[in-house]
Amino acid sequence: MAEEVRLTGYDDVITVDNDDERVSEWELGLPNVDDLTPLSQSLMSAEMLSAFSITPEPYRNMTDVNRASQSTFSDLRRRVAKRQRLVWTPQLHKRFVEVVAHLGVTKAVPKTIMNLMNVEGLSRENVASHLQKYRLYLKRMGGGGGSNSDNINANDSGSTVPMAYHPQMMPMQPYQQMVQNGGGYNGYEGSSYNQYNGMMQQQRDWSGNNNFGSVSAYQQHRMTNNDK
DNA sequence: GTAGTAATAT
DNA sequence: AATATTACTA
Repeated sequence: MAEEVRLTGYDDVITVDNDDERVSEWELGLPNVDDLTPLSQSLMSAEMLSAFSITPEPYRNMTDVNRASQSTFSDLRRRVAKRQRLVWTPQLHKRFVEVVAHLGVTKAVPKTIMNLMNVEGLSRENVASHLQKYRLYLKRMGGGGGSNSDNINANDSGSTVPMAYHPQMMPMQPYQQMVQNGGGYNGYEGSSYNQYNGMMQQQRDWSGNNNFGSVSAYQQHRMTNNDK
């Protein structure tokens, strides 16, 4: 009779797709953390377990249970609020690189970068994540003699100068306003109350169809780079 | 509590 | 691989 309690893998249990509300409702009904009792005691004696060749589950202490519970919660949260992944379009990345270059290595930290980029809806986390990646890229390029070229720009049939960012670009005028999101983008920070029935399923996208080639070194690197 | 970074997770 | 989320630290 005892049904197994599954701490993960609700995928086949929940069908959210169209009505998230049911999930929210259901979520409210979930037991409080304090109600969750550590499953630290086996209900069967050792004899019985061995007699039936039952492998006892590993003990769960309070921490385990909490962790599992938390995991479940965040799982649900993710489901209910389908956040969009930010896409770093060449335009966005370009701006990012410019700003980072403009600040020094010392001052190029997420919050500052984010402020200077001044892009609507761009979060500090977004920038931090991208920055982490970017630093890795820089490290590879810089460190250990990248055999090929640390400065590759042999590309584009365009008219693009190798990205010599202009040292005196202090002003850094506002960017935004080109969010391809027809209507208006809603930051997804915080509240989960999105009572929009309209279109906001679209991926966030800054693809202004810009034909700048200046960022290509970065991209080129990712495509060409198979060194160690 | 805030922010930056490294480590993980999706 | 790209981006997000968490964990740790200051």
